[in-house]
Amino acid sequence: MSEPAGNGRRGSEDTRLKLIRAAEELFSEYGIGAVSLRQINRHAGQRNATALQYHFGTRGALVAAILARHRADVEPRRHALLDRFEADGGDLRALAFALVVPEASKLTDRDGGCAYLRIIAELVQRPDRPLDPSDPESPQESIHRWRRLVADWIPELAVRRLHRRFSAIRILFTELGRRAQDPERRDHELFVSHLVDLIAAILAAPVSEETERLLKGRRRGSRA
Amino acid sequence: MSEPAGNGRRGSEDTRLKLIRAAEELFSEYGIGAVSLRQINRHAGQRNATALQYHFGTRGALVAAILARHRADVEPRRHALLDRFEADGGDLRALAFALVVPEASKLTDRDGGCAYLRIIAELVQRPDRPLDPSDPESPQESIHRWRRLVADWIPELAVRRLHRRFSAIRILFTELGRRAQDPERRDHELFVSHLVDLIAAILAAPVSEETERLLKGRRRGSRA
DNA sequence: GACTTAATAATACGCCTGCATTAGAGTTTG
DNA sequence: CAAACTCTAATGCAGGCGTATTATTAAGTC
Repeated sequence: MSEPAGNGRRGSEDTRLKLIRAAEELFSEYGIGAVSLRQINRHAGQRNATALQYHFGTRGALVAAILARHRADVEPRRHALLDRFEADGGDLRALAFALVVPEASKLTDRDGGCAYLRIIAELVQRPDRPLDPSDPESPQESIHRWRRLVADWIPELAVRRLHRRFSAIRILFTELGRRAQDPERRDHELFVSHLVDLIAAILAAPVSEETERLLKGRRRGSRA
Repeated sequence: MSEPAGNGRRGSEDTRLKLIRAAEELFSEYGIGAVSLRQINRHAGQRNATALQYHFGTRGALVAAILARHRADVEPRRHALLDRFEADGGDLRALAFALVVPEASKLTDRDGGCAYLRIIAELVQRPDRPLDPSDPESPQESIHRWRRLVADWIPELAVRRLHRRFSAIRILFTELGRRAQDPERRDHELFVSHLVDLIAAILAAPVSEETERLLKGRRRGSRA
């Protein structure tokens, strides 16, 4: 955390981190596509205009670096919670807890945690265009493990036809992104606990008669 | 819908609409802040670079025009559903229905409906920066009427302390924005019906013991 | 038909953009 | 020491940006 940060070259890691932090701030505030690379350089205190290009190359790689940095915190936490779940047994709320809490802890992370959450919230809704950050979710990540585990706790049709787990994940990041946007976040524990309640309620949402009818009878398809 | 579109001056309304449609497409695809005004002009077939400025002035005003255009469709539908709800009586699902269906009908609207939904989804999460579209929600809109009505159907604490109605609205637009992004949208009725189920489940989500404890006892606030 | 106004077009300004190229500090390694 | 390497810096380029200014065209009004 002091000056040369260790690895040998002058301030390489240091500069890299400055760039990442600058990008976090600007991306989260203005949107990923609405910030120029030069802006990021400037905001990082880099007098040079090429530093970003040198260290990351493209905007997409920079986004990927931001995500990787924070996921290094989130992943082990979720894996630990899922380990505990598998060992001790638990209910649906315990699973919702394992989904929510590791990401929600980023709300209290002073080092770009909220920026990360807002960036993720944008990516959840726009995973397509100028990014291809190689992928927002690669295999063997904890969230896939969570998806597999939760499949046993909700109706098969809700998994296969209604994609409810994906809704839960999207909603999680949307709500966290919104919360991260709020400058004053009082009642943190209450917020998190309630978010767990919401996610659990979504996963366990009863299928209404009308939905069930539509699921079964494929014949009718008149209008909206 | 033919050429001069009515009002007198040459092709004013016509050009205005072309610009709006072009902006809808580009905003929804790349993000509101990531599209230049010149791009929009070009995409609208305007050889001139000033048309947009002439008709709208700022980017924010353009966004507001897009929203206004589509809300003209949505608002009466929701008001009608709420009228029916108040006249006939109804349950929580009927209220969720009134929230969801008018917006969801934009999914089948060929004239920019999906673009509108994706733009709204962005605004829901980034109502701040370069926009100030005078406001995403002004009084006496149907969504406020909905908020007032639904307050009687969910626990008072869920309204006052947990802001659950706002979560429901955010989640609605997030899920619709995601759906609007999908080029092939099969099972439209099923999707909408399930979304109504989800929103109803969110509104009716039980408050867990832990959340209740946090709601009551304010004394404890150790850590996340 | 002259006058006013609405709408489109054309062009020019200065600034910023991404990107390529080159040079120059400072370390590491042989 | 000197060569190799890593990183930062500086500058230039062609193009895009938002915006201001002005001209042109067409319709409405008296």
